[in-house]
Amino acid sequence: MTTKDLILITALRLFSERGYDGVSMRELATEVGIKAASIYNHFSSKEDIFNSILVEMQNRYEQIVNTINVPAGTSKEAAKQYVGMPEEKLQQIAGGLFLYFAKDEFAAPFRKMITSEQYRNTIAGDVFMQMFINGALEYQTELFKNLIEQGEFIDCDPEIIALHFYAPVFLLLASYDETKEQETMETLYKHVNQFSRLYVKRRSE
Amino acid sequence: MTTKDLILITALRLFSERGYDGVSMRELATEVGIKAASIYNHFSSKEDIFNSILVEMQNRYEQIVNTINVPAGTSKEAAKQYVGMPEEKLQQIAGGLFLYFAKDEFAAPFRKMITSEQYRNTIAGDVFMQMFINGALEYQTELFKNLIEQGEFIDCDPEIIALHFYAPVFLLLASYDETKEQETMETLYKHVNQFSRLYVKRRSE
DNA sequence: GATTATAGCTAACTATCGTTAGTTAGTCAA
DNA sequence: TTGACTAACTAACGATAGTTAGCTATAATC
Repeated sequence: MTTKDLILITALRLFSERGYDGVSMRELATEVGIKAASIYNHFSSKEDIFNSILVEMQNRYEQIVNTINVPAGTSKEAAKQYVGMPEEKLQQIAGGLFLYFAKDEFAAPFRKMITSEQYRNTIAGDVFMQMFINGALEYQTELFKNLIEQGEFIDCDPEIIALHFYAPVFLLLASYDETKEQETMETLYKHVNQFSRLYVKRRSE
Repeated sequence: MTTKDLILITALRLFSERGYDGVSMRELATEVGIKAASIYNHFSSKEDIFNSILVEMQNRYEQIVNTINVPAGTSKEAAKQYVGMPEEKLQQIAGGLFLYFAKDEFAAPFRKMITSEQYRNTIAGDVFMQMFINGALEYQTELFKNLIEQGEFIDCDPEIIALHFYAPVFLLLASYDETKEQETMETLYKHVNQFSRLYVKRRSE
């Protein structure tokens, strides 16, 4: 790993633990194993480090979204692939998204950092909203809309369905603690199970 | 309002906007209309201000919980009072809780501040969890448990019901923006409406 | 009227902040 | 071998942090 990458990921970890203002260039440098002034060989300023973290996360996020929601093509075509197996697929979406933001070495501290900085920094606020609220809700609204049209889901406001599916994931993420991983995952799966029992049309058997 | 109270509420507002570390005693003093050194006539340190905010919120929170969830007595007795009018009452709980933490002059900035500081400050983290996650979930779990026993709600895991009821409120709070109040309130009520459609047993009419 | 307490002030302390200048050792290409 | 580049370093800059000491004016108390 290059020194630049090491600075970036160390800064992310420290920012997530103590906040942007709570981490000095000297602390960061010490943690990396160099002197504060040397950081400026890699980044032009402290803010530059922060912005680079944002850019790095944006790139990784695009990758993971494509990885988790494998079904390619338009959302209509994507929805077809869920027909007949909504619960497993929903489990996969919820679990994948959750584990990524709860445990990934980059995404987990990023979520904490951006949560902490959302009110202090306009860009952080926008990223928080887009990544953890609107982005997730919009995608899932579209998904459920198609599942309703295809008769897989009972007919009601897809925005509310998306809210009912995603909000518990969001809350469990916000309250996630490594020491209670198993318990949290069980709750998550119970939620998805209950969710599909409520919203997925019973199959004629 | 005494100077001490003014310092407290001004500090809360500034902390919620720029974070604890992002607000200097001089800025706070200027905003209050005095000099930084004068603050020490009222508080022993910056941290003392922070802790005083926590104590003040704890007091106000107890009051509001009692105000919103009016039914007194044990939770079993409380649940009886919901019989036959679950949707209106749920609407009241969700709406009351939501509006309080979204718009109250103390609770709204407090929620932002504590959200920002939760990972940096152990006490703030505990307060966040207790006030916005566990406290709400535990109370509602108990409530729904009783509503199930009394045959008002369909029979399933009360913890999951509580999660399904509260998580959307939590998410809407986290994404609350004054400029979209009406839209958010509509979504909130749609959620409650849909929630009771799914969980409240149909009354024989 | 004298005394005490309250609550503001100025000035200054030490510590630390982000950042810059200038230096040095190592690497690699011409 | 030289020269350019990289990435570390030491030292220091001005600004600002939280806080303290000591002063003053007003209000309350004896």
